[in-house]
Formats: sequence, structure tokens, C-alpha cells
Amino acid sequence: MYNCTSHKDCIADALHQAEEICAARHLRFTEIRRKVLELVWQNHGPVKAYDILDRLDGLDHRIAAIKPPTVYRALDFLTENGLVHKINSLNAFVGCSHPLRHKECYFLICSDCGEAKECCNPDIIEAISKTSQRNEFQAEHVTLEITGECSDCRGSAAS
Amino acid sequence: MYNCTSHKDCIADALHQAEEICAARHLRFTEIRRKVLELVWQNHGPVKAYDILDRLDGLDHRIAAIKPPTVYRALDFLTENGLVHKINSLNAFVGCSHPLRHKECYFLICSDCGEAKECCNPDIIEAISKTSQRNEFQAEHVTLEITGECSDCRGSAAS
DNA sequence: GCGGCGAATGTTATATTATAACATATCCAT
DNA sequence: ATGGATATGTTATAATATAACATTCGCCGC
Ligand SMILES: [Zn+2]
Ligand SMILES: [Zn+2]
Ligand SMILES: [Zn+2]
Ligand SMILES: [Zn+2]
Repeated sequence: MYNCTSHKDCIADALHQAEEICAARHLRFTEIRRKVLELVWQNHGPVKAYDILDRLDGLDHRIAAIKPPTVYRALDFLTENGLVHKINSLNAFVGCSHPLRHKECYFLICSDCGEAKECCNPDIIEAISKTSQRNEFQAEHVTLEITGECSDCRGSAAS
Repeated sequence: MYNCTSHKDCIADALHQAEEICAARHLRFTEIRRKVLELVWQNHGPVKAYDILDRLDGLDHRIAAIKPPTVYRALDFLTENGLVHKINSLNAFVGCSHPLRHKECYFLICSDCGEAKECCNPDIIEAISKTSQRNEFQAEHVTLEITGECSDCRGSAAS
């Protein structure tokens, strides 16, 4: 779904934006939070918390073995501040592709290549909003995850 | 969100429909599957697998202690056959309110009373379908879960 | 009825995901 | 430098889910 020519740039961009956002909001973008965000961005698909944990362990032996709470705290921080989203249907985390202008988004998740594309679509948001109103429901959070097969994968293999 | 005057009737309806559906499809609606479905329907909100497990244990001591795989197998069966839906954002399961005419639905989940209302809305389905096409994405499964506060709960407490 | 096959369940063990609770360290303002 | 708030370390465990293999059950043809 993504054809980034240089994924290092994707990561660098994400980290740079995170720095700016945290600075602007007077949040502390600590070393661990940075590393976790970097690892969430290791590809364009959702990443599991324990995979991040494993990588952190392997990454740097100056750092004592990282434990689950450390990773989950960093993920909580990143999620609360819109830098990362949790994909509930996969129990995994993906970097927000546009943290500055993120509103209600949804995900197209390819079950073949594992990538996730974050999309914003006014029609869907509108439809959800209307239906909430019709049901006199005060929506606070929307999880919309569409799994299937992306065009790249459908093209490359008979399915 | 629901004001069922007699929830026993809700449960009886659900079980009856399940019987018919399984009969029509030549599926075996076994005692365990029936009990699990009954427990999923213990209220109009999502129920946790391990709560079902606990209830089954307490329910009937003729039956040897039920183990997790038994419950998950029954939930898998019920889910595969559209009698139950999994709410991914809660790791919980809820009975399908219309298994015979279920299509793509979504859930309004009240974080206060814990009830979940299953809705079908052509506009949302249409919008999701269109956006999938625009992204050349072959959608296979949609998770749409809207959490918030229902009108009953919003009315009864200042929030 | 009996044998056999496939589906369902039992059983044991363990994998995976996530958090509670308390100790320690770090940051930063005064 | 001191104190309070925030972040991280540490230990333990809770909560969710599945793998793998054994046994039983239901059904069908004989
Ligand atoms: Zn990239
Ligand atoms: Zn986003
Ligand atoms: Zn009811
Ligand atoms: Zn409610």
C-alpha cells in the first residue's frame, strides 16, 4: 500500500513531528518514548507491543532489559497524544500518519502484507455523526478498522 | 439503551432463532453452544469470555469444570455463524440482535451502562464501500465500534 | 447393533496481551 | 538544594487466548 522510497525518511519525519508536537504542548519526549515511536514506525503496519519490547532488548545493552510496563506506558503516552493509534482488531499499534491534522480516521488493513493505511473521509464521519444523533448517542471514540486485501497484494497473487 | 420488559424473552428469542438457523444450516447446536449463547445474552451488553467461563462453572455441577478452550470454541462457532459478535475494543462478545438479516453492522457502546446497540445503516455501509473502492481495497471485514454515552445514561446523570 | 469416520469436547499446558503496586530516579521550578 | 510532579524500574500477576493431543459423541452405512 505504501511505496515509500526511503522508509528512513518516514521514520525521521514521524520523530521530527513528534518532537515538535511535544515541544508545543510541553510534553516530555523522552528517550524511551522516542525509541518506542521509532519502533512503531519500523514499517507501515501495526506492530505488537511485545515485538517492540524484544527489539528494545536487542537494540541497546546500555539500557537494562526493558519490561512490559515501560513499553505500555510509552505506548499509552503516544496514543493519548495522537502519535500512535491502537488497532483493536489486531492488538497492535501503528504510527499516526498525520498527527497534526488527525481527526476521526479509519484504517484499511491488508491482511496479506500487513500494512495499514490511515484515511480520513468526511462522508464516513458525517454518516457516523448522523447515526449517533439519530440514536441520541454521545459518541466519544470511534474504532473503524477495515481488513481485507490491498491492490498491491491482489495484483501480485491470484486470490 | 434497551428497555426490554422481559429479558427472559430476549434470551428465549435468541436461543430459538439460533436453533432454527443451525437446523437450517445443518449445524449442531450443542448443549455447550446453547449455554454459552445464553450467557452471552445475560444482558444487552458485551460479555467477557472468562465471565462466561465462571458462570458455566457455577451453573451446573453435573458438568465438569469447563476450561477456556471449550468456551472459546463455542464463541468461535457462534461468531462464525453470525449469532454472536466480538467487540474488539473491549475483548468481549455480544449476541447478534438479528442474525437472520445481519449484514454489515456497527455498535453503539455505552461506556456507562455497558449496553451495546447493533445498528445497520446503509449510508455508513455505502460510505465504507465507496472508500474501499477508491483505495482499490478489497474489504473483507469491518470493525466499527462507537463508544460513548447513551441517552438514558446522559439523561440520568449530569455529565 | 456394529464399525468407522468426522465433529465436538476434554485436558494439559502454555502463549500472548496488559496492568497493579510499590520503589527509585529524573526534571524542573522555586 | 529542596520538594513535588513526572517518568521509569522492578516484581509480580491478571486477563485474554490458543496449541496439541486424548477422548467422546453423533451419525451413517452396513
Ligand atoms: Zn515508509
Ligand atoms: Zn492518525
Ligand atoms: Zn432484553
Ligand atoms: Zn447507556
